[in-house]
Amino acid sequence: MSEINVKFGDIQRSVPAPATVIDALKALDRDALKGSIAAKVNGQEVDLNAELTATDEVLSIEAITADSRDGLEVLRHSTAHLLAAAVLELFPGTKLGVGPALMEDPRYGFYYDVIAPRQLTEADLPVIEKKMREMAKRDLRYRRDVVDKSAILEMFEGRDEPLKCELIDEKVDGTASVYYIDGSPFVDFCLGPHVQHTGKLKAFKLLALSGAYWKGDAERDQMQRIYGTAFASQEQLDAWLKQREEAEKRDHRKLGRELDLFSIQEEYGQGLILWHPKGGIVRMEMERLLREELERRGYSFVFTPHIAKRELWVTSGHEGNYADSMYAPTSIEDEEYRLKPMNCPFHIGIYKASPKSYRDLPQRYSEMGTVYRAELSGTLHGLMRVRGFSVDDAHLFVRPDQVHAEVADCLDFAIKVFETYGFDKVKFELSVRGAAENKGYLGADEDWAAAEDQLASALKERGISYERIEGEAAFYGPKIDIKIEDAIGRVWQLGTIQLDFNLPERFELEYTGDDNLKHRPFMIHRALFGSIERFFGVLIEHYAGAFPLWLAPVQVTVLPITDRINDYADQVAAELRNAGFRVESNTRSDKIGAKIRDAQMQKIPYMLILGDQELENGQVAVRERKQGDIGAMSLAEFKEMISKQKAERSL
RNA sequence: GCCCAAGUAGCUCAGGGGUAGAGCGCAUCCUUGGUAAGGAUGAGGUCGCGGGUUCAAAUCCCGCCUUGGGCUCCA
Repeated sequence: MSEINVKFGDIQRSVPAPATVIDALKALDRDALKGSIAAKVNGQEVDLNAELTATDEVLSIEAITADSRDGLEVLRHSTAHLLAAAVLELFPGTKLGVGPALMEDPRYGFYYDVIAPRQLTEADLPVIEKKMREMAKRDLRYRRDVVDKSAILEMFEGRDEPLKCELIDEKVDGTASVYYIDGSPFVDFCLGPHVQHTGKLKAFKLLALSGAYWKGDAERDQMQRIYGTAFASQEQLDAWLKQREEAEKRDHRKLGRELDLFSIQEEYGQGLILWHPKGGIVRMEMERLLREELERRGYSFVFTPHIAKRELWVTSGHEGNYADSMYAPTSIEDEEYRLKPMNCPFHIGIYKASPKSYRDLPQRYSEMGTVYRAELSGTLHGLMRVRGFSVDDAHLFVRPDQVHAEVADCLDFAIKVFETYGFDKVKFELSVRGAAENKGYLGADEDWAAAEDQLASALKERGISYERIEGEAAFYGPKIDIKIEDAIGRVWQLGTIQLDFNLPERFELEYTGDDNLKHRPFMIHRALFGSIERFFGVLIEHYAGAFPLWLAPVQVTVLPITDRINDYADQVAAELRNAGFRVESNTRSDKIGAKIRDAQMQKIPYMLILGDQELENGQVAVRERKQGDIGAMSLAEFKEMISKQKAERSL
């Protein structure tokens, strides 16, 4: 066949064989090549210089442009290869792992895992980046080849790349696609596509160096991971860097110090939070909101100790499955005790304290339960990952026919709370048992199926979009997880709603049914904030420290212009305090500009500026932290305005 | 826990083999000024901890601790 039929949108042409994608695109549309870095042929991504194979059918060709998502992925993936090539040039003998583009992670655009002949340090990054730029300028070609499995294995064995060989052995069946960057020592086992040559890569930057385990397995070799990002243009890269800088200003650790909310001090221990008075106020308000909802929804309040006998943790299974995360036992009069990592066994104790009838269910026990977990030091992170924290925990003991309604109410509860805080990017995940391996999962298949069904239908009824995740369920039952992003896009788990078939079994929980027989209740573990520390961290970043009035540690600050006004200022402050507001008055001998600046930096919602005029008219001049001066009004009017905001918890 | 980096005043940071610096904050005094920084003076530091090298270490070397970015793990 000497002709190949191709189409591009509505246009259809024939090009003489042999032809590459470029030839076809040129023939089809003179502009199509502009901005393209790769293409799709019948939906399959290929390089621009890929040969077209002539068939009877018409090949549908689409251009992948640098500014599309697919294009960006090609760009980033190609840049990862350029990175590896530069490392190989600078450090001959470097072994390569994998180097994908990252499209979902807002922090980075790509990485490459390497084992260099010596440990790389951050000081090497600028050197490697410089080499990449040099190589980019030389327009080195990305060249694809297809070879037999034996040939590719031989090639990588020859290069002494055992990890690559392992990967190839697992993934290749028959033939494999390899990529070269001509004029560099780089070869990789890769499907592509890539840009035509390194000159297409213009806007990239290396960002970080870290350790990473081969295949994510802590037992395997530790490699060094070099992170970077790439964009279609320098402007986009600059904008991204600027935005990242802005996001870093919202870091809860930085704001926590500046706003005097909390601290973590070396002398007290890693991952242990000291809540300062201003953080304490926010926490009280968070708990107040919760308590109101808990009461409304028929929960009861319980309180339980921080330690329990070791045998209890054997019964609960924590000694078997969770001991690594628990603090070591401590002995009292020959009896061993352990600090609690979870609250569940205690709530079970309360349930078991007296026999239950089906009429008593559901029982809903809630508690701000403080737990301690011996997390690895490298995982600790401000308020987000700590070793001692309080969970807004609740355990619901329910009959099988009540599961659905209770889960639904938990979801409503969660939605209500998240709406109040103004979170819009909440993610729900339904974690279910993996289809493939049944290992470790407790309970009968029909229980799992029914439970998943209950969770899924509750989500659907609420119109909540969620992601179903296989194999992420707890070993004792499926769950719904609630997740949210921090300022720089890291995702943190907050709430969780989990069904549990296991603990009721282990603790032999029962209730008497209407048939006068013993039945086993289901247990629902649920937390909405997850950890109040983590939730606080997320809140700080969400508001960038500017808490809405109802949460703000200081709601109003009174700023007299001269010392003459100090008495009036104290009087105004006292009146607001009596009305239940958190007020400060700044009677220092600073100029009004300095007092305002201070208040702005403390992100106090309202400033009352008082001078001779206000004293004379019995008014207050109101400045709102975002709008600025909103004019003078009577104190009564101001009080009414903020009372309304407080009552409505407005944002 | 593992890889890389960093720890100097309350905070942000400069300096660097020969007895410690700035700005902000804090204290006192002067100033009483209408919507994001008025002025002066002063108090604050075993330069993370321990060891080594050296006549001399905050500075160089080693170990540890803590923090930061990741990996694994997880609320």
